[in-house]
Amino acid sequence: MSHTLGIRQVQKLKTRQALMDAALGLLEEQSLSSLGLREVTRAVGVAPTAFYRHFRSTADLGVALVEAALGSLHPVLGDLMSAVGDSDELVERAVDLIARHVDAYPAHVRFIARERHGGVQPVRAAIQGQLARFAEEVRAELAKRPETAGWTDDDRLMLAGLYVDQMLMTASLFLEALDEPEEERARAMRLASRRMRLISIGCRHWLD
Amino acid sequence: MSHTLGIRQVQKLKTRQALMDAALGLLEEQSLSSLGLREVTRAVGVAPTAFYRHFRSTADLGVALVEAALGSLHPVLGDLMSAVGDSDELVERAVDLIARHVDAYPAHVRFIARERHGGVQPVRAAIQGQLARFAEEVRAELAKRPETAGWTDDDRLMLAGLYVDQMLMTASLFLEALDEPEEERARAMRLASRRMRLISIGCRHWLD
DNA sequence: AATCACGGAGAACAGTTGTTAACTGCATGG
DNA sequence: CCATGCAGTTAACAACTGTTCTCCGTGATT
Repeated sequence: MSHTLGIRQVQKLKTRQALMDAALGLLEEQSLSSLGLREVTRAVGVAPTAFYRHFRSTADLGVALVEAALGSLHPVLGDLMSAVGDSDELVERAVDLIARHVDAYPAHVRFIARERHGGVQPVRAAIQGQLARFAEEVRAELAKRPETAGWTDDDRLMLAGLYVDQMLMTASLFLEALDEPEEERARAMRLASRRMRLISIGCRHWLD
Repeated sequence: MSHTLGIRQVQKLKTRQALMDAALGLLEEQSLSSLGLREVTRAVGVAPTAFYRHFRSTADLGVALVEAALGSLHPVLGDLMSAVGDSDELVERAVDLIARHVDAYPAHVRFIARERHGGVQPVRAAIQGQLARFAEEVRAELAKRPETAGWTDDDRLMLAGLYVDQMLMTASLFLEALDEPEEERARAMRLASRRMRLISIGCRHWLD
């Protein structure tokens, strides 16, 4: 089934990845709608026209970046929530996971936070789509847990969306604290934990 | 005290306002970091160099827009929260207020949501500053209410920040539903209400 | 009434942008 | 082994950008 890729396709994928990496780097201090195609190719060290071999436009590049940043995260989220434990432990695990992810892939996180409401419609749509998938998956996991027994599926989706948004806000919070001293980062983690714990408490008393 | 402004200052303020309005319009489909100074002056019908009489750069314009979009909102928020009523009624009032505000000033709301994590550092800082002020004010109002009696001031600030973020998410949600049929808009309002009500429930049981 | 201050216009600058076209070298499939 | 497809190059295009300098008209100041 898996046809070993020829030298040529490997090279193509390599420059494609180089373009995406360079773009991510440039997007740390600007938004996608101001990212020039030449800017990207210059950073890679390749001719401007080579860009068209991989992407139709910078918007197209952006959509690919969304997939790269969020696509591989679905199984991670599934593993997190299927691991048993009371909700307080789950909160701690989630916050820790987010902190680790922000440390490992800051540029990805920044890109998503920035372009979620950014000026490029197709990219916004791609992110919204991925986040909707996340919410759906969280809802499915929520249905297995005792905390939401007797809930409407619609209410579960509401809670799932709230959690997903909260995760993004948390990630963005950690992003701002990246270069700050360890003390500040610890404060951010405690703050995020308390926020999510308050939500989980609200969840415990929802059916009153 | 109030020195009546001369003809000249009035004209200056008028073109300054025209520049800001034009920029806000252009920013509906792009982000500030890609907004050109010439683009703005062209939309107003004024020479490019006139821009410098009012703003040092587009980033400077952005900071002014932040002030225009959020500055006048502080008393509104104060009125909202000082009006007595149980928390459920407060939630309904808040959601309704946000919906009305999004209808009246969609461009302002879009701008804030977009540039909060946008690519222009001074503008991000200005928004963060305003949001911090909002959080502080909400905390002060929270301290007067019975729901947070016995709370740490730090916990009150946590809740206040959560509410402020939730208001922004709600506004952004309504923004997406602006052109959709009335039915969809009603669903968005119910969703936002449930989210905030769940938080307020969590608040009621925080001290356990 | 004469001077000044200043918002705005105009022209020009070097540098940048996206996109097209025709070309080159080489891995690949028959 | 040879012909083809295709990633990447080079050159050129008109259009656009931010910024500087010089100038103009007129409301404001004394």
